[in-house]
Amino acid sequence: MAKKPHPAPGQGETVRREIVEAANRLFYHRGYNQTSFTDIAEAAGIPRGNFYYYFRSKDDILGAVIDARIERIRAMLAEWDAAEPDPRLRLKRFAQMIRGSEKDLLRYGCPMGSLNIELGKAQPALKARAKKMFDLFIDWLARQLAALGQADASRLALQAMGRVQGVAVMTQVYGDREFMRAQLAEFDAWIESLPAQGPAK
Amino acid sequence: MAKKPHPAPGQGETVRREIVEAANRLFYHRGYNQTSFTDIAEAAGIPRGNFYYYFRSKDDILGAVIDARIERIRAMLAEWDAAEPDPRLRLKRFAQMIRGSEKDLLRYGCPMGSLNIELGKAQPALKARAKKMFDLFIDWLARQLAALGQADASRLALQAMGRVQGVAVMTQVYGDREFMRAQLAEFDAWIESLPAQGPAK
DNA sequence: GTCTATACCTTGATAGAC
DNA sequence: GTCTATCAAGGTATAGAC
Repeated sequence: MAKKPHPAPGQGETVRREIVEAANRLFYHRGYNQTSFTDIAEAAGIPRGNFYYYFRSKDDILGAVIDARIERIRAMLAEWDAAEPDPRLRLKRFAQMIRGSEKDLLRYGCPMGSLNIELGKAQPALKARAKKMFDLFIDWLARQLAALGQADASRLALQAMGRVQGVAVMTQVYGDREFMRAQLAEFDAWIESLPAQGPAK
Repeated sequence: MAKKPHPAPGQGETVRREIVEAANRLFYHRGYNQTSFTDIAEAAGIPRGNFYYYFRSKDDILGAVIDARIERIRAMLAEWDAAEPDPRLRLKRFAQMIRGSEKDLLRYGCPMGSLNIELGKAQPALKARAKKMFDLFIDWLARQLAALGQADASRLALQAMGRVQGVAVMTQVYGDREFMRAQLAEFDAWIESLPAQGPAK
């Protein structure tokens, strides 16, 4: 349920959400440090000074944005888990989700990767919060790989995420959608190549 | 030899180089947009206003930084080519160079990747210049792979660079040097796995 | 050629009227 | 609860004294 914001939940709750939503988009499209309060205010349709009723600082907004992203990721992973019992097919959904973001990836890169890279350079406190988005995926990937009987599932999960991140970087740098598609096809092939031997069951 | 700066080459040339060197470090360590003129002036040991004698704008400094990096990359690749005729061993030097940057990669990520990602979001003109650093490596990688008889050398070069970029991202996000070393070992293994069949010779 | 002083704008943040 | 007016600080860039 996340930490409670200082405005009492009730009236301003929808305004707060709109601010977070606008900030979320802008942080992704321009980067955190390159997004100003003015930008967010315009996008959210509220006056500039009105911010500090909902958030006490810019970092605070980023925190809310990260929390919102985390909630969304959590919900998505839970949905995959609920809808699909086969870990291999779950992994394929992961690849499919990336395909669905093709357009954004070409323009803005990976929202998790680019944010972590930006914050990792000189804002370690914020970067630590942003890392949690990765943790969710890594843990989930490791669970699926473990369910497929992979021994070093955690390391393999890191490796798989690294592969995806590499594709995201090259995709943004070269704007090459064909490359991206080919790489994701190889990723699918890798998933299929994993031996099917669940441990318990 | 790059474009001539407006100060006549001669006296201020070493000052100019010092500015570029300081900016180069700072752009890498903090990011381009997060680096101010004040930062650069302090690092270079010159007064703030003195900049505009050497550069007409901040973008102009970035241009000079990119040019300097390109020159350095070019020299490095030429050195590898001169010192080592075997394309396979050249590729190993590439991997070795990355190992040598371990400490910086953990803290700041890849200097080319992070800069391209930052500029790619909303500064397309600058990003286009930064991309040229990648072009050098991609072309060089493609040449080595072609020399090894690889059919789709260009695509394979992109893939190899993507792999490295993915490792760089995950390395910075998780600060895991063991992961990085293991991934580079796999990269070495991949190089060795390439069949040895030069076309001409 | 080198440096000081400063203009002008935008930033994140606050105070207080409504 | 909502918004206007404004702040101090820091940003890039310029003018002009030495």
